[in-house]
Amino acid sequence: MADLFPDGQSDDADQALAARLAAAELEGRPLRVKLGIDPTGSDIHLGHSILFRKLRAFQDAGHTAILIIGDFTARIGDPTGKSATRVQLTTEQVEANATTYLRQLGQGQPKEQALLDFETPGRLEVRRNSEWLAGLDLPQVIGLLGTATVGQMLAKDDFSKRYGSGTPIALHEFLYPLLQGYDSVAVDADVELGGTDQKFNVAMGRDLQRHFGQRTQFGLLLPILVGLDGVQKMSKSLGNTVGLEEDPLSMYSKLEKVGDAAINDYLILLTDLASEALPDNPREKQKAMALAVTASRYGMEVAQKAQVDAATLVGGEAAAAADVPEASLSAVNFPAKAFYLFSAVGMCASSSEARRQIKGGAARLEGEKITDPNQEFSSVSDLEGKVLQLGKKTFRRLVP
RNA sequence: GGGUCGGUGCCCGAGUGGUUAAUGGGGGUGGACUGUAAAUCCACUGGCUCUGCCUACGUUGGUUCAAAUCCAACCCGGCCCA
Repeated sequence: MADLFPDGQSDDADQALAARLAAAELEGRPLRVKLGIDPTGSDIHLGHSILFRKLRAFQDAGHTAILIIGDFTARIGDPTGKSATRVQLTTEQVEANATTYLRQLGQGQPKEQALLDFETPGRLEVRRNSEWLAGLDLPQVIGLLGTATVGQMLAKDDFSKRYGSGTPIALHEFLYPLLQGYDSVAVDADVELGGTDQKFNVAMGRDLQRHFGQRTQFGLLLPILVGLDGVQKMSKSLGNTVGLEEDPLSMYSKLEKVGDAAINDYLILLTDLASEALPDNPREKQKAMALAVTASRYGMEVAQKAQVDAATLVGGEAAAAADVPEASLSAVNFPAKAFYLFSAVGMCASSSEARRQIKGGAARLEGEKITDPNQEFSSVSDLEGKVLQLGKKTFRRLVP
């Protein structure tokens, strides 16, 4: 049971859950563990995976995971942590995102490889909350709204900040916590998993369950993973994520440079390694962490290869070592000046940017620095098969 | 609906008639350096096959030799009042 908890959970939380487990055992049934995800993006990243790892632990302990696809609530958007009203998504976008999520969670894969156990009967229910939310009529909605006050809503940090700073809050956003809470009623949840930032919403679930005469769920709040910047929460919109679907090399290289201060969090939240077992040298520790996390997704063998590749890449031998992506010259009109070439081949966003890069000394052809943006190439045969380089990381082999 | 303040480049945010894509910060990219694609320092950061030419300060018109800056209408938002 202890393994259901990350470090840092207090004892009484432990006991409350223990009591819940005992009660369920007495009734001879598994716990219903709710985890809601809003299919608002298309990629699951490591920050999410903490929750899924925990949910999986419950599954493996014999309980039932209730994965709620917030197909209805996604159309409102969770105001949590948002400084602005979220754009509402269409049904089609939401459905497409949901499909991608399920695939990334391992639908259709054997449970040994998947993040969640989709195989064992009784261990997983996938529900869409439109199932019960889309059918609510106005009297029911008014009933829900009646269970909370404006004061309570404004006490929520995100709302109060926005209100205080004069950022608009649309009325329907107040509905979000209520609807998410109602999900708990609809699926009769014993436990709800969420990040610590979900405290308000999870608590709302408890209030509503009480309102509807159910026993209240236990909220298991897990720490939020800091992003690659080591400061803010890992979140797609901040661009500090590591995606679950990223290739091993990119995953490893990103993790390898996580700030020293965040390494222990990553180890505790994403791996089963004990931090004492690791080298003291921070650089070595980073590498060990990156290796372990990559391995937990792709297996040790692949992770080790990524580690080696990453080292080679940084060594600057990329052009020779790894496979250089190709770039077609078909869109280039000859004669072509150097700056135009970089933009036409797609290595620079614009020809003006290409000029700047060349002036900044970033451009090379076959390892030789290009200094004049106006240097001219008269035909395809001048460039065919050669490697064009921008900075240390971007290489393209030119093909006709 | 009334009053009032505001809408500036990827983001935040200066600028309130007159060189110049428009101060500063963040982010991003590049360079140097290094235990790392870290930290630090430096440079660049609208577009265009570019010694010049275009397009930009909510939208559309107007005043002016000249507007992000003045005027009008409209759209969007904050606050106060109803």
